[in-house]
Amino acid sequence: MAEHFQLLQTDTATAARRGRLTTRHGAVETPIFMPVGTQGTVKAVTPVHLRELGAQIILGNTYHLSLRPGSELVRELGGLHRFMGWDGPILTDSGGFQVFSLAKLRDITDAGVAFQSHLDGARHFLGPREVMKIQADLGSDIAMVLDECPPWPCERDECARAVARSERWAKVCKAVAEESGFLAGGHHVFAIVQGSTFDDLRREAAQALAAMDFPGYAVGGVSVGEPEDEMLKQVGATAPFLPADKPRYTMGLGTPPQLLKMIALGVDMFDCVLPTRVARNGQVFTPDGPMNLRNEKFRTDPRPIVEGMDNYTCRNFSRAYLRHLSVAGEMLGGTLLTIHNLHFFLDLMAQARAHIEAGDYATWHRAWIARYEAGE
RNA sequence: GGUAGGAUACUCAAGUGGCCAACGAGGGCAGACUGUAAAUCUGCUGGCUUACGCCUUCCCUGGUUCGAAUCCAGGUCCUACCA
Repeated sequence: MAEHFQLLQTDTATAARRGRLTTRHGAVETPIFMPVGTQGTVKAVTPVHLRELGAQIILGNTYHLSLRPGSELVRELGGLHRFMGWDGPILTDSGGFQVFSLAKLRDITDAGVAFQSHLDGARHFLGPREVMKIQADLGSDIAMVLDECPPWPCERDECARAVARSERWAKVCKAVAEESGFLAGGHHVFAIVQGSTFDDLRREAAQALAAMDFPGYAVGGVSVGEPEDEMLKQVGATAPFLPADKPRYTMGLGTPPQLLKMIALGVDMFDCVLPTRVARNGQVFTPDGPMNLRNEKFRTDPRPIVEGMDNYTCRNFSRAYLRHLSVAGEMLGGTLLTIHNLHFFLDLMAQARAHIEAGDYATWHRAWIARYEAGE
């Protein structure tokens, strides 16, 4: 078993796992949800909030931070942890997905991706070496390899090319991380499995990357517009071929029921902008489904978002007040709703961990999803 | 008292003979958001309707016209200036 990842328990009725991932900035209990902090901040909340919420690890982004303020500046100021005042683990995305989502601006070759900045149109280049250098500058605890994320839907030929290119890039990223001492210094590098809807391509990619012995593995190419069934099918077609003794991470997902379903498929780590983004737009999560706090029906509602939920927002504020803040466009609304939503996701993971330990994850997660989907 | 200007939907505000149930903005209501170019975006917002459509509207009354928010007459109210 890998030194940095302990499998504490494996569920018998599902493929769910209870694990512990060790990083340079502390241990992460899995399954875990990672709040997204693209530009060196989890939008609307402070590191103090994140600590109180029990956030164990957050994301940063190579693409955004390299364009602004620049990874060398971050390095000069002590690395991303010091720069943003967060001393817990940070996983950095490589920019592969951003390049995909900025499709009109890119030019992909085997060497890397030439693209124009969305900020000022300036031309930039990101290849596997550049991506690893930037993530080293940032001081990332978990760096992601550069990958090519094909769109959905995608032709098989195009997908196969992206898979092959992603494998070549992964190999270079790994080599750079070894040569530079990045891995030896306790930083991790995770590979990313592509393959879109083609199960055999995903299996082959997973096996090829597994042979390269990365510290962790991600399922990429999901949450790119495909329906939920397709997304779960792809995760299910990938996870079994990833090394059992390494952490598994599905990138960019998902909703609360999706998270529980993917845990059952054997996934350990998740990240998603959903809870933070929708919070700023007035939506909050509850055990009985999501609700839009801006709706008129909450205008005089004196209750907290979720009765008895132990976070700053639910302990102190009524739905009526939170609705007022959100409708009025007050910044505090985004902050308080973000606190609640992140707590909701992090607490859900804590419950999942407890139920995997208790051995009743299968029945518990089905009941949880049934209630959530039934609504109020 | 005189002169000039003005009264349009919840608010502000376009429209000066038919393409007007009436531009636009705000407000209101609802929806979307999944490795964050998002404190963003979309739809609806006179009534009945899924909609075609029908009905009632642009201060009031009357008139001109095939046709009026738009033209004419009178009235009511508001604003500015002069007495």
